[in-house]
Amino acid sequence: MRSPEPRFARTAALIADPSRARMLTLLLGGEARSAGELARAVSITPQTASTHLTQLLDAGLVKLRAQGRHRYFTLADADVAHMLEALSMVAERDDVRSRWDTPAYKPLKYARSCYCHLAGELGVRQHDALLAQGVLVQSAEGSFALGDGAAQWLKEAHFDDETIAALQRDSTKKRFAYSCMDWSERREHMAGVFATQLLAHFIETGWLRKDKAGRALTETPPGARALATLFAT
Amino acid sequence: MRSPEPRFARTAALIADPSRARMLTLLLGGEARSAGELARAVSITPQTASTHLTQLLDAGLVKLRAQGRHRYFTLADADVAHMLEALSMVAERDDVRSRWDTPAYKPLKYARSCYCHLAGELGVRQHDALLAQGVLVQSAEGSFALGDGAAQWLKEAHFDDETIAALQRDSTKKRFAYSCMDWSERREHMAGVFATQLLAHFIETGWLRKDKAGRALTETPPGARALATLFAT
DNA sequence: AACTCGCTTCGAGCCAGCCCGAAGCATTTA
DNA sequence: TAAATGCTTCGGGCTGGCTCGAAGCGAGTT
Repeated sequence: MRSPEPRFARTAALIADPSRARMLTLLLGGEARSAGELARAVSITPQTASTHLTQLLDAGLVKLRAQGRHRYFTLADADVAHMLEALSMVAERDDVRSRWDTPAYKPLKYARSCYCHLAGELGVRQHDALLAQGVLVQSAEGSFALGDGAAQWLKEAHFDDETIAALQRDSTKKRFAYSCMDWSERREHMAGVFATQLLAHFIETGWLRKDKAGRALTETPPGARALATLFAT
Repeated sequence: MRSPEPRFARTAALIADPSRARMLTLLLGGEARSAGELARAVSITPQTASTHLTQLLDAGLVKLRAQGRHRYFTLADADVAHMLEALSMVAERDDVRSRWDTPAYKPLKYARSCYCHLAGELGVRQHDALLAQGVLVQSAEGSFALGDGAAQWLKEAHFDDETIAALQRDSTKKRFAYSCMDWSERREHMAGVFATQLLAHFIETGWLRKDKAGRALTETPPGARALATLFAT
């Protein structure tokens, strides 16, 4: 008769602790952080941070890459990022307008990295442009593959031929590109390995710059020019 | 320097408690439940349930409708439902296959109500069919509006003319229909007021039946026949 | 009015789990 | 080899918050 305890309660408990929540927020930027770095960032001792990180690891919320005597952590995958964004959406919606329009939130609303793809206003514009220009076309099972306009667009985005070819090959794979809800915009933006590659590329070419210690992204002047045409609808 | 405690930590804490989590799971079915009913369902005393429910209410996770000496609770809105599904997605993915193929989960995987629209395998089929048959067409900003095939399809689904006309009018509104990720299928299904109306209609006509005290939906024999053609791709 | 029913508020008990000091292990540097 | 650095494990203190008994309150019932 009595319903069993839902699994997600355990997951929620992991996120509920302020220290762990702050760590996860940092990791939402997409970059790997060492255990000590995380400990310092949230003002707790290394040993406390260590216990937190083992818990997150056991639950599969973060991934670990050991390197020498350092241990680098990242979010496990995009599902975790989406979960955190969904939580934020509910947590901060009381006064969505007032909150998101706060100066401090402005950059986040405009462009941010969600795990490792582009979100925010710019993310929505990217999503719409990719579809409008035929770079991506809906494939049968709800995800997207590269379309006729892809090669041309990627060339304009300064991708080299080799990378373009590689992308074309991967284009049919399962999680290549799919759209998901953007919580600040209440619109869809693009996720998947393709979106991840795009963001990495935009940062590499210096068109977007990562806010240190934050998730916010800013356009550089050349980036603003380049993206204006690339994201045209 | 020290980052502030993320808002979502507080929200996660609300979900982290087993009793509250069980209540929320019950409410995920979409139906209103009284305070006492919820207390009994999760095996706690009414006074404990009361404190939990005030907390959920204050945080805006549930809505309240007082009626006589009863107090009926429902989930606040679809955002809350999506948050819970996103949490479940992460919480249960370790062994998605083995878990979902358990006899107990089978019905849930096939069809369930997510807040108040259709999810699960049947939800995905509905999503695909609505698009394939031109009942819905993607509108500019990532949501969907009724298309050319709509009137015909709705008539076949035994909607009366008045309701069809009303739907046509609402079709342009913001949250009329949009797709969102189904966590058991990892595919998209349809949400929004249109999807909500569809599910309500299917239950009303006796094509789908709600599992009592659960979120699972089962097809009645006439329902199976009707939906087979309606959801054909 | 008196009684029942559904729910809430108050007070106190209790426990899970966060936290840090101390100690230990592995890797890198001197 | 010895010392420093990054991280983990162990042990014990402490507290937030879940829980229930008792009592109270308003709405319906007799």
